[in-house]
Amino acid sequence: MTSIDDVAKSIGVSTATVSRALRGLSGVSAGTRLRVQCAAEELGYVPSSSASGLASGRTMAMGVLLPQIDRWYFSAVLEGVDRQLRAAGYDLVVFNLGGSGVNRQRVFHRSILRKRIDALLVMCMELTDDELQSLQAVDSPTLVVGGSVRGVRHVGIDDDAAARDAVEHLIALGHKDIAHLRGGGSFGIEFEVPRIREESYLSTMARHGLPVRPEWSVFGDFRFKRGKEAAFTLLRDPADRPTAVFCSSDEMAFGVISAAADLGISIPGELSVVGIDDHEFADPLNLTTIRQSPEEQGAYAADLLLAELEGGAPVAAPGPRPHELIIRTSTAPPHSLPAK
Amino acid sequence: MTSIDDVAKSIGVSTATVSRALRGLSGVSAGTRLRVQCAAEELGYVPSSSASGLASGRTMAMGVLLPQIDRWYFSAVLEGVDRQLRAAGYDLVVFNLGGSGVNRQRVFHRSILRKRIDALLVMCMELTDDELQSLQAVDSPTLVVGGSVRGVRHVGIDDDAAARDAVEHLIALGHKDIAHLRGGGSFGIEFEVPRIREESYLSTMARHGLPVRPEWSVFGDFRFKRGKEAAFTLLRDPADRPTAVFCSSDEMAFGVISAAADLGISIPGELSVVGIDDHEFADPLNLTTIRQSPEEQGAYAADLLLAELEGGAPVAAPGPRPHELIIRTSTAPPHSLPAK
DNA sequence: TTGAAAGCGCTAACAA
DNA sequence: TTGTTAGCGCTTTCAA
Repeated sequence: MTSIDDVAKSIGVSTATVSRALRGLSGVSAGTRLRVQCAAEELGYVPSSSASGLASGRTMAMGVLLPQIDRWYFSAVLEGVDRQLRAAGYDLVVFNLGGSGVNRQRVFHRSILRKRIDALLVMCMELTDDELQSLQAVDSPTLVVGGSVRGVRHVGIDDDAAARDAVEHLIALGHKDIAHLRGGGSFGIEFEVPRIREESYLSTMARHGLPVRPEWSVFGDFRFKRGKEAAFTLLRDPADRPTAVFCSSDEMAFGVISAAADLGISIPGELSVVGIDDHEFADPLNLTTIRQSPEEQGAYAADLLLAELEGGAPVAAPGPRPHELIIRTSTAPPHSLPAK
Repeated sequence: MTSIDDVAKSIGVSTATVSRALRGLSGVSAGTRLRVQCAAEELGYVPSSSASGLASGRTMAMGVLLPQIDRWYFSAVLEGVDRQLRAAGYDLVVFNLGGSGVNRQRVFHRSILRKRIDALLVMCMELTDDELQSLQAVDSPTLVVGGSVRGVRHVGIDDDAAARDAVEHLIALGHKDIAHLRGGGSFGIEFEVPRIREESYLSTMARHGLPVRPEWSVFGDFRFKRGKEAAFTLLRDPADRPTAVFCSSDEMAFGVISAAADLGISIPGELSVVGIDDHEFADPLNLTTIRQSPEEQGAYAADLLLAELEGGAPVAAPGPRPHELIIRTSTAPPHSLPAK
């Protein structure tokens, strides 16, 4: 592996000059810089991140801590984070807690604090007190994405408003019998978010004087399969079922749509469905939903962190990221005629 | 930040001893090791990865190069890779090419070769000759996951056999009019895979003496939306449409199912659908499919690389990973009565 | 079983 | 504008 010395010697300058030239620092003559760049290119020189990390104290990498990678929200946030990191010349290190267990400990104690990264982004999830303390102890800038975690600033949508907008859309259409398919924590993911959305559903219903039946507030886990199962329960009695379902995630809404299809219930004629997310499948499935952009949230959070690394002042309380009601054809006034 | 020196001084041993004790090397007395471990714990010492990386030449990190993070296959592979890395004490660095453009170059030249990682896993995708050369130039162990890339060994299923199994399942049921919804390269993802599956479809049909109509071999991009659009075209004429569709991905198969629902075509009564993947949604949607496990593939590939890093001999040509026909209720003999 | 000491390849003062 | 020279915090011979 060619080192900075090789480059320096090959054109008879010092390693300091090579370093300066290659990093674009001022104080290097144009001519020298060019010669250095050519020599580096020629020799195939690439700086060692370990060496520069050790010497400068900056690794040029950002970490993302998450409970799982292959879920719509998390992987989309990663995409947004990564886009900004790439543009800023940073690398992305992913710390996946992957459920619970011993490894979870190890990740915290071995990986995160190991000076492999300059800043850390934490995906919204349930954390133990120990873990929270470890996070606070990290001296690098830290930020939570996607929902609040006790005492740490976070970037995300206003979940209360988002749920309210969804429910009020149904109410405005004339629905009164509105069920809620709520999210919930399989192994502790996003424990705050489902709660906030549930409360928002309840208070919005109350504000409009609409009754809420306990059996119409159903647990799901944000995902398709459980959403579909829950929908079967919710919709099984033709004589006594809601005219609309508010789902705390699009994936669960897809489950409702699929269950309705199996049961021969027409949407939106006999049932309106609204979700939250604007998942990739929402458009082709004509799902009315509250759009949020995890990518944008990730990008925004990464920018915040990046700015701090460049010496900017930390933003103590980032404002909520935008959400938007996207009306498609899965919602209509109750008992409306089939679209055909 | 407490350093190894602090630990060493605190109990009056040398830094070498601390290093040895903490890494579990032999040649340290049990008593000393215990004292070191306690002292380290006490002081909250965590080794710096930059420093140990520089000194030892090993970063204890593995890189994954991919064209996109938030796609079913890629994020699932990441999950599998990460699981093994976690167990082995390695960190995961994600290099996302994110489409094309200048950044793509930068990722290759700045990040990958930068000694940030000990080994590299490349997700199956289209690469330029330059990029391929850069890869070959990396002296760390490298492996492709998911489909062959010119001249680099890879881990993945036998795509030819997988497609054949799917088509023969339909043929065994008595179908003769079988369409193929093929994948294809939006920005060059998996360029070999869709081709192999298409060829397998064609040759299997030919082997059974079944005709293939050009208009029944339709392009998709592996995804739901395009799959649904393509299905509308394929199925629009009730008098002249296939009795079965083989889809090169489950997501496209979901599109077919959704299109069929919109068109009032019953599955499997009037149309059989088979996919490839066994996506999370396949079970609740009752999709017959060829199961593959990207997680397992990722884990297997990571293990291979890890073994090489431990000094094992490189496996020149890993065998194909398993796939399996999962029969659900989206396939049945042609013109069978509705399941009800 | 332990310690001393020489780097690993780079950055950043400080000098020139 | 450029060079000299200490380190950064570890690992790893080599000696004891």
